[in-house]
Amino acid sequence: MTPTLLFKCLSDDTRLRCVTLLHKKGKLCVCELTAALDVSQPKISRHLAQLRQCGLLLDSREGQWVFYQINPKLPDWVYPILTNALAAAETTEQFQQDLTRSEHIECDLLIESIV
Amino acid sequence: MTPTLLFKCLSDDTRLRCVTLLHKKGKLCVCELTAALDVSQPKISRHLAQLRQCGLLLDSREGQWVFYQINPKLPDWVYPILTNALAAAETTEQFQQDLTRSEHIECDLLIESIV
DNA sequence: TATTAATATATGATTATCCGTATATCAATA
DNA sequence: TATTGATATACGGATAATCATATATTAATA
Repeated sequence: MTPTLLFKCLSDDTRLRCVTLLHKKGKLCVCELTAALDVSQPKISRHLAQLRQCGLLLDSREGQWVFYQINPKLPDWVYPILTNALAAAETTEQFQQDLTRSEHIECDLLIESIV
Repeated sequence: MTPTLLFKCLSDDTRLRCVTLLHKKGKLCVCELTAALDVSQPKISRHLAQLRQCGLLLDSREGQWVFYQINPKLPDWVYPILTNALAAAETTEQFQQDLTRSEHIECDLLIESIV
């Protein structure tokens, strides 16, 4: 991970929205992210793979679902940048919409866990 | 200026090196940046134009020379990101080389100002 | 005014990025 | 084991980024 590479990760709307939402909510599965951002599943999946490959995100399979979270073992210099960057991203209208959508039940996993 | 746009600006090596050096040194003309980064003049010029157009840099002509500096009137949310981002960029070996080269006299302007 | 130094821009080629669509994989379950 | 839901990847096309090269512009000066 280099500064340039980190900024590349954050320089795409879809990726920034994913990272910002994960920063806010901790851990989300792909179908939750798909629903929250209201974009296609392959699109989300491709961007998540990119963020995973560069080490920014961790994935963990739980049965049928794959959860993503921000890698807790990033180099030290990354966190202050990330904190400030995501604080700014959170103020956008786009992110507020994502957050609102993420509050709704959208995938079977969530339905099952409540029923 | 949006978060995504800011990260786009910082996601190219040449641009990040320019901004980092300007952050460190305050104000530099195009020929100083060209010499410090050791890249072609059109390449520097194009990237500086991009950074100026998105508002991150200010330019000011002084006679034959055009000086660039970080825009002191950026939105408030930009500075913390910039500060942390550039602190990280400064630790790279690449930046140390740029800084070293920038200490040497490279363009006529500097030669004149000393003689 | 002709020339030179500094900077900017235009052009065309190359490469990278992003996307939609289709399909593959993997786990759970009927 | 056949099917279904969740996720990942392959493929092709469209768009954007980047670069080297050549040329234009601008200001200073001979």
